[in-house]
Amino acid sequence: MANSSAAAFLDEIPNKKNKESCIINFPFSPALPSHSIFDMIPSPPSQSGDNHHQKASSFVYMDMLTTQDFTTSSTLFEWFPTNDPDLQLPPLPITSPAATSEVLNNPATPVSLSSSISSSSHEAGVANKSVAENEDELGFEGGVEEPDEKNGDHGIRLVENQNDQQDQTQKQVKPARKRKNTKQRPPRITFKTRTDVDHLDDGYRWRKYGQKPVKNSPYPRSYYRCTALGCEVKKRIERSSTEASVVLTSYEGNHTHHSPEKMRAANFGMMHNPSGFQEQIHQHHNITDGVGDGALGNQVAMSRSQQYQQFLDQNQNVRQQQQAVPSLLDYNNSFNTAPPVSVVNSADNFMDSSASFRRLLQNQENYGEHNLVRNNGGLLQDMVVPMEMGGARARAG
DNA sequence: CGATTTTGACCCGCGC
DNA sequence: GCGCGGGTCAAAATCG
Repeated sequence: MANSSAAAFLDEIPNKKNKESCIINFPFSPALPSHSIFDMIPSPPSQSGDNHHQKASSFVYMDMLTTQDFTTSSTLFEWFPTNDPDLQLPPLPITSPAATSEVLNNPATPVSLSSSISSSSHEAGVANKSVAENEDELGFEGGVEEPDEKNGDHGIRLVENQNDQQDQTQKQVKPARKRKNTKQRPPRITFKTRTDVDHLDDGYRWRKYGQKPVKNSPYPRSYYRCTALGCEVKKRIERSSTEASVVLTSYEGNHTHHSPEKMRAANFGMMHNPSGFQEQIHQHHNITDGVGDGALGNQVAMSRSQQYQQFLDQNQNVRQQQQAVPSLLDYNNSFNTAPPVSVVNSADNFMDSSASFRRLLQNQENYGEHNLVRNNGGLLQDMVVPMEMGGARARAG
């Protein structure tokens, strides 16, 4: 079953909607307490006339499988990359449907977990299958932004509907609903986590605003919105139908504020005391460090505080040369991705740090070769980032 | 009592 | 045009 699952997955992506995607290993290290996963979420594509050609939207799928230890405590804070500054950026995948399948199949594309994808570890097979299965449900059409807002539809179309269904009793009572322009969706990033906890703590506060049954799944999908004033980030959570322990968390948009968690940490002065921060994290969440798996090598062997410090240094560096250095945006563009405009959540913005991100990508490459699906102790060490790019919804209604 | 969750209804895009 | 499914709204219920 595992094999067939993996195969199915491979077939799914390229065939399903002919979308372009690629998988990049994305090792996250717990060493970066100052970042929520949002720091990695590309900003919504520019609303300006530019997106003509970017029909679509970038979509990044991140796969994070944690170990069982993670089941009792969940905070996405703990999943951040170990950086290896010595590594080089891997060659960019080519954006074509053909390339897509190739990437997926290509063992050279380092996927730990998803080396799976090609080599068929049982676990990964299952995981990837769930990915494939959820591809539609998760809205893998990605950003979905349709650049040309045809009729200037700004969400005030509801009135006409009142005529259509007046039969229904209560309905008339309700005032016309305000509807957003659904055509403009920010890119969505999905994390896959193995945990018993549905709603992972990512440092932000969320309010649930909806729940829907998922087709072919006993588990419902929940919709959350960031509670911060003016922040329109949304989050979607669902459990894999094939593997109950796998939770798919999708994020959409960028926070217009800092994570409360972050601020809290800052208040405690932990931002300047990374080791202290880590201690707290570990106390709080009882996370198994998971270090000690020889395969992980130096990166994991490096202490958290070292990693953190390293990251700070890198980031500082990067900011200074930011304009001169091709950023992730460029990287994304090479995938035909809608370029993020700005990353709001960028006090210590990870996305701003092109160098860091590159290393991160590189690390993933490295890890993949060692098949570091996860370490024995408990902490996720890798992450698959199939980037779904290019024409998401290339249809014209 | 305010904040959050629940839940049924509704809107909308898309495929047939 | 119709039906389906995803996403959202908003009143009611629940929680702290």
